[in-house]
Order: sequence, then structure tokens, then C-alpha cells
Amino acid sequence: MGAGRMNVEDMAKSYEPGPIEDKWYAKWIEDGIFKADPNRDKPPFSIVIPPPNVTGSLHLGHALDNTLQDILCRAKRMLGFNVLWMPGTDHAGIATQNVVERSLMKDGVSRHELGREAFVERVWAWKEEYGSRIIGQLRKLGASCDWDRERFTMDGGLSRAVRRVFVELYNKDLIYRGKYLINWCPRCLTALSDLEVEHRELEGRFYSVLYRFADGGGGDGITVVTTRPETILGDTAIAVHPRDERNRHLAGRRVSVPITGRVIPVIEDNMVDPEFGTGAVKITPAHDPNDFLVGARHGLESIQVIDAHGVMSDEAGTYKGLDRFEARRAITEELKNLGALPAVDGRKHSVGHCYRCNTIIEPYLSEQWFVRAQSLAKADIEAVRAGAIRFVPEQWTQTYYQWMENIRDWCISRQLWWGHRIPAWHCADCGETTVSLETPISCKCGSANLTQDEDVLDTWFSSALWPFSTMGWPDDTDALRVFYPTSVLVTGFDIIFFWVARMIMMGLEFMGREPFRDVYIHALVRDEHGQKMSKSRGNVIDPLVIIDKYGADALRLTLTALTLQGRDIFMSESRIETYRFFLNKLWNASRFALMNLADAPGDIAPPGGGDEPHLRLHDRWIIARVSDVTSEMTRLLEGYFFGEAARLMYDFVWNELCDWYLEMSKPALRGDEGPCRKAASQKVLYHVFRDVLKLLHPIIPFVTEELWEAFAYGGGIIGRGEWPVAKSYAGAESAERDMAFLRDIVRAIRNLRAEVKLPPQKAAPMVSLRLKDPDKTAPVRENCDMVKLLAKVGEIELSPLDAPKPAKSIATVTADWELFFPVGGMMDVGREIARFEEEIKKLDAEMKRVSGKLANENFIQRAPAEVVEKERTALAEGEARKRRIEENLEGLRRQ
RNA sequence: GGGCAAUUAGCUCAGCGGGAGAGCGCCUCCCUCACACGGAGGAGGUCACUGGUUCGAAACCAGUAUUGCCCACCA
Repeated sequence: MGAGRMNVEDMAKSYEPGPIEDKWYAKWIEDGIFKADPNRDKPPFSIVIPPPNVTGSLHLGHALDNTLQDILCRAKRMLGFNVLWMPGTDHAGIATQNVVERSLMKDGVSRHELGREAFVERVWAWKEEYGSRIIGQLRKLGASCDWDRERFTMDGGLSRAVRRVFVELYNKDLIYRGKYLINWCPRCLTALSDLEVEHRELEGRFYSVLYRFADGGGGDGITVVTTRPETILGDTAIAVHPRDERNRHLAGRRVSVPITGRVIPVIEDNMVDPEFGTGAVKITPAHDPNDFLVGARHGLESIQVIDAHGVMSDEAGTYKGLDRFEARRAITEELKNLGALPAVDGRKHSVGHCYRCNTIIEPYLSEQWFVRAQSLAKADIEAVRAGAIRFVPEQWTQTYYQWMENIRDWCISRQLWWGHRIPAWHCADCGETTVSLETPISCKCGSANLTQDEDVLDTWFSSALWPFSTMGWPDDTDALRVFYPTSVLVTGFDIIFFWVARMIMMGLEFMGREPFRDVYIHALVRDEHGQKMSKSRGNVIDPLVIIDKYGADALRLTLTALTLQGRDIFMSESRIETYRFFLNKLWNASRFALMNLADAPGDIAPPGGGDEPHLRLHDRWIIARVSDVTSEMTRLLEGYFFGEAARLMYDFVWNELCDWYLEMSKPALRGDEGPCRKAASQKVLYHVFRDVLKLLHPIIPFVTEELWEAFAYGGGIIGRGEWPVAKSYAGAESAERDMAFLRDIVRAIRNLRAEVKLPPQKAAPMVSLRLKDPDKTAPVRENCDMVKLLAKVGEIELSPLDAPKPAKSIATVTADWELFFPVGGMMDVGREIARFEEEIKKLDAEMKRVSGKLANENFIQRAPAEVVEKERTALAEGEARKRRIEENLEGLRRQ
């Protein structure tokens, strides 16, 4: 009896993921199959997870990203690799601080009332309570991370790495501090890097402002154009281009700023575009990045008229205390009254917004820390150019180069409380700054009057170290030796610059090796209309809801199947349904197999292949196909063709295994063909399912695990089982060819049957199958076999092969064979005549095309011989076919 | 301003030099003892446009148009 195999009566009629998923996940953890061991004697394969924010909740982007990583890890484990998938979370500076601040606000407390130390404690407490939520959600998805190694970007080891990197970069003069104009968020009250600013096209205004001459020379004044009239309070010059014929004569003159009356010079600078506007531009060094540079070149004064909160400062005179946008309206009004506002034009321009809170960014003059990026970027470009790092899909390489080649210094200091405090101490006595691994006791000057820099580091600074900091760096660990560089990084294109580029930067600098060989960039998950999912749009699909409803496997399979290289994924619940149905199909096909294995022995030797006795064509065919699919699947996963891999399995299982093999094996399994055929069929069934479940396991681990157990394949858990081996055999090719032929015949019969409305099952049509060319003998034996098979599966009743051609019949041609279908009075003669006439018309057109082609000498000469041959055969067959149709037509007309 | 991608059936997309494919949707028939979360059949397309390369182009090249995305110190 089917030793250990599950009784089909115990299996639900349709697949219910319910408790199955939790059960298996717990079992996998218990058995420790996700654990990596550096001492294992197997080739290493490693991935570091893109650490989700501790504040995060699993969204579809995570679900996709981690499903793909999980597929790779599970497949590699089965392929015999020593797999490390390193998990963890990111402290997410601003995001987390904002979340905790908001929760404080509910109690009516601000972080300032609480004080820095107490606030940071609150964040840690919050992290303890909620920080593992996303980890739990990743487990629900089935992520096979080595959880014992879970890290957090602010844990002890990683903080040590961060400090070490900062100090070393500082000592190499790759980190510096200075007062510059940076991107400032007036709501978060912190500096932001260029990347953290999101530019959006907004409908804005161009204000033309008249600056009257104040030097007694001739003329009225100079008109300049600005989008930000409120900044004129901080103007310290007007600039023109030195070679601008129109305006050059203005250089050296003096004008007075409207409202303030401040007298400022007209200077020359190359930065001015003589073609733009009036060719003259106002210079506000404290409030515009370009103007800041001009100011520095010309030694201009910087007057800060807007403060950190985006409110007009003391320098703004009567406007002091007004919000920057209120001030804009008020100042515009006053300019108008002064007659200094000749024109206001509407115009689109792009405005920077904070990527965390969407507040409009204010360029702000302040003291910040920077990483000198240009010198580091050279090695980063080289590493990709030399092939040490490869982007998949390749198109991202271009994006990467472009950014790296134009890289600017990275502002790494944030005026936040949550994050890695900058390891720099300022001396109150001499003003010197000491940067050090350990907290210094005294300054170089001997003073003990030291205070640590208030700022923390950009979150992405610690993320940049993730591939090696998580493995124990700066210590020399086994993990680093075995698993660094990691094999592949899987992430979305939205963080190529934020994260991928900076990991490359830090990895090369501190490890001397690239952090990963391949970078697989996947697309964004959007809603079914291609819209970005967002809470405000209300189109968010919550993966956890999906998992509850359909199971993690359905979600994983859907995301995987929709992942085409480089394309965005449009997701909707109805799409998930398609793939859920597949799981059910697999489930029921397995039930069918198990049902038919009930009386088979427990351990079944694998079928031999072509020469195995008692195998029929379809048996040999499915064995060959499993082998093909195995090598194809292996190749696809190797090349990160996830969508293709998922669809390969989907199509194979459904359209080949279920629709053809299982159907055709029914007579033998029923015992209609005797005990030998039954045993042989059971053997094939058993081994086909074994390989299919293995191949599917990386994508849909839960259901395959459950079925693996039901089949009692043994050898432990499927995740540990070996990947199937593609094994072809002599005759595999002909089995596939013959099967294709057989399928054509069956389709032809069904087609006819549907046309004459012969109800299925009620009566099988009488047909005869005859070799077109009686001299040809080669496939006869095989095809007799096939015809018997057809009869067995109830498609046809046979008339003797040598029976005379029925008087009134339809002839359908397939390869070397003709199929005769005696129609009796079963069809609508008029309709059939029309159909034949239509067909002849089509044939004529086709033959005209082909014969035209064959008459073309160029074609004959230059096209490959087999192509020409193919066309010749097509022509000959077409003619023969036409003749036959005409014959039949003749017969029909006589009726 | 620079760059990247896309444009093929009603919808979502494969195909990337030898005469158009899938899934969903639609129509017809069938609750056949694995599965109606199923089975069988069918209808439906100038492959965005214009040139070029080629014996041959949906595919390669150039340009145009439309859409989406990224980058940029567009006062």
C-alpha cells in the first residue's frame, strides 16, 4: 500500500492555505534550515536584505523584493550552496523620529519638552515594542532569512562600524565640516541631502522687479526676474554675464534694492545665462544655491532673511515674523505700490520638497558635515566598468554612471535626535574639533571643556555599510571571509542612489572589494491602472490582507509571474485570483496522482526513460518534458528571469501535465491496460510530481511542502531536497515530436466534433487516420499506438485503417497524416460549403505569396537552405490540400 | 536641458530577422468518478507613424508622435 502517502480523503477538495503556512514556517525554523554556517563545505551564496524601516509595515514593494530574494535563496540551497540571507531593519532617522513625535503629540507633549535624552529613550522603547512587527510580516511571507543573525542599524556592532568609518574618512580628509547653503526642511528642522529633495513641477510666477540706479548715472534701473520676491530683502548684488553685449555696460554700476533701499553693486559672473529673462539676475547668497556660489566668488555679504522655521527673521525688518509665503504676498503687494513690479507672469517651475514630510525645501545657510564624494566615485565607476559589479537589467548601469559622474558632496549631518551621533567634539575654549573613536577626555589644547556635536548622521550613512557591518566588521569574522562580497543585491530602482551607490562606495573603500557581484533591480509595484500606490489615493493593496485571504504562496506567485525585467508591475486582486486558481489546480492534480498511487508500493524506482518497458508515448513525452523544464527553469533563475520562470511552470503544469499527461494516463491508471501498464504509469506519475514540486518550491514553498509530505517523498523537507537534474535520453526528441503530432490530431478531432455539434462523451466520432504517402512507413507503428491511445481516452472510435475513404468526409491534414471524418447527416452542408470556399480563398492567397517568394532569385540564393525547403514543402502541401478540399467540396455540392 | 523606458487582441503583457502568441475578459458547448478555483471549442490584431537597412522587418537603424519615469545650480 502507498506507504506513508496521504489518503486523498483527508485532503480538502480545494486548496486552503489556512493553517498550512504557519505550520510549515514553524517547522522550517525548528529544523534550522535557514541557518548559514561559515564552516560548511559548500560554495557560498549570500544576500543581505534591504533593511526595512523599523517603522514600516509590509507593503507590496517589500513583498516583491523579499519574494525574489527568497526564490533565489531557496533555489540555491537546493542547488547545494551554503546560503546566507542576512536579515535586519533600519533605524530610519527622520521617519522614525516623526512617527514617535506624532505619537507624543497625541499626549500633547513635544520632543523639546521631553528633552533629547528622554526622547531618544522613548524611540528605543517604541522600537522594542513595534520594531519587530515588520520582521513578523516577512516571516508570514515565507522569507527564509537566517533570523539568528538579525541586525539593526543602531545596534552595538553596527554603531561601532559607523564610528570607525566616520573617523577614518575624516582622517583621510574625505569628511569635512563647513558652512554651506544646504537643503533644509523647515518642518523637520534638519538638513537634507540632495537626494532627499523631491522636485515637483508647480505652477509658479515670475515676478519682474525693478532695481533703480543709485549711483547718479543715467538710466532708470535694471529689471530682474525672480520666483521668490521675499528674498530680495537679502539681495547683495545684481549679476550680468561678462560677454553679454546687451547688459555688459551695467557692470560696476550701483542700484538700490526696492523696499530696503540697500545699495548693491552690479557684478559680472559666468553663471548668468544672457539669454534668460532680462539677462540680469539678483544675487541672494543666503537663500539660493547658485547665488551662494556667486557670493563666495565675489566676497558678497550673506544676509539671512528667513530663519530655520521658514519665518522671516530680524533681518527682514517690518516683515519679521511672517511666514515665508505670507511674506511673498506682502512684499509683492508693496513692490506693486512702489511701482517696482513691472510684470508678473505665470510659469511652471520645479520646486523641491522634503521626501519625508513634503514641505517645500528652503535653501539654508548652516554648518554641516559632508563626504567628499568625487574622489570616492572614481573607484565606484571603475568597479562597474570592469565588470566586478553587474546591473541586471543592464540599462541601470547607464543611470548609475550618470549619477556617479556628476556626483556632488554628500551632506551627512542631520539636526535630529534619533540616529548615530556624530563622533566629533567641539572645544569651548580653543574652538578646535576632535573626531575620535572613543569619547575624548580633553582637547588638544588641554581643555576638558568639550561638547559632542549635536547632529546625527544621515540614515543612509549606516545603510551604506550594511553588507559588511552586519557580518561583524571591523572585526575579521568567519562570516566576512566566507560571505563577503555578497552574491547579489535585490532592490528597487528608487534607492539606487540612496543606497546601492553608497554601499559600493563604502564597500570598496573599507573592504577593498565590491559589496555584491550582481545588482538585480526590480520594478515598482503599482495598482492595476499603473498608479503609484499611496494612502492618499486609497489604492493600497495590503499584502497582509492578501496573505490572509489567499495565502502567501498566491501572493508570491502573482508577484513573481508579473515580474518582467525592467517593467513596472500592475497589481490587482483579480490578478491574484488567477494564480490562486493555479495553486488549486496543482493541489487537485496532486490529489489525482495520490488517488492513483494508493495501491502503489511506497518506494518507487525512477523510470528509466526511453527503454523502460511498458511506457507509452505520453509517458516518454512527459519524462522528456520534465527534463526540459528543469534545465529551462534552472537557466531562468540563474539569469534572474523571475516572471518567465513562474510562467514556465504555470504553463507546464497546467497545459501539459494536467491537460494532456494526466488525461492520457487515466486508462492505464484505471487498470484498463493491465497491471504492467498501471505500474509503469504510477512510476512515472510519482517521479514527475516529485520533480515538479521541487521546481515550484522556491516560488511557492508552502503548498509544495505540504504536498511533498502528502506524497511521502521522504528525504526530509523539500527545502533541503536536491534540485532536480535534467536527464535526457535517446528518443526524447522523437517522443516530443510525436506527441506534438498526436496533440494536433486530437485538436483536429475536437474541432470537427465541436463544429458538427457532436456532444462530447455521448458518442465518439468515427474517424480513420491514414498515411498520406503509403510508401512512408517510418512513424506508422508509433502512430498506430497513438490512435489506440486516442480511442482509449474516448476521443474517437476507429474505423479500420485500411477502410476505403468514406464518400462524404472532411479531410484534415496533419504532418504525414490525413484524418477522415464520416459526417453522415451531422452537418450543415451549406455552412460547410461556405467554409471550404473561404478556406480555398485563403489557401490561394497563401500560395500566391509563397510562390512569389520562391520565384524571387534573391530569396533562393540568400535565404538559408532549410528556409527555402520549408517554403517549397509548404507550397506542395498547400496545393495537395487545395485539391483535397476541392474534392470534398465537389462531394458536398452533389448532396 | 540631459537620460531611460514603453507603444503588439477589449485589458495586462510575451515575442526582438523567416508570415502574430499567452493570461484575463467575451461567445458556444459541457457539473465526464482530481479540480466549475474545472473541461472542450471559438471570435478578436495595418504589431504608433515615416523613412532606411535586408531576398525578407512587429523585430535592426534613423527620425516623428504619444505616454511614463529618472536626473539637473530652468533666476
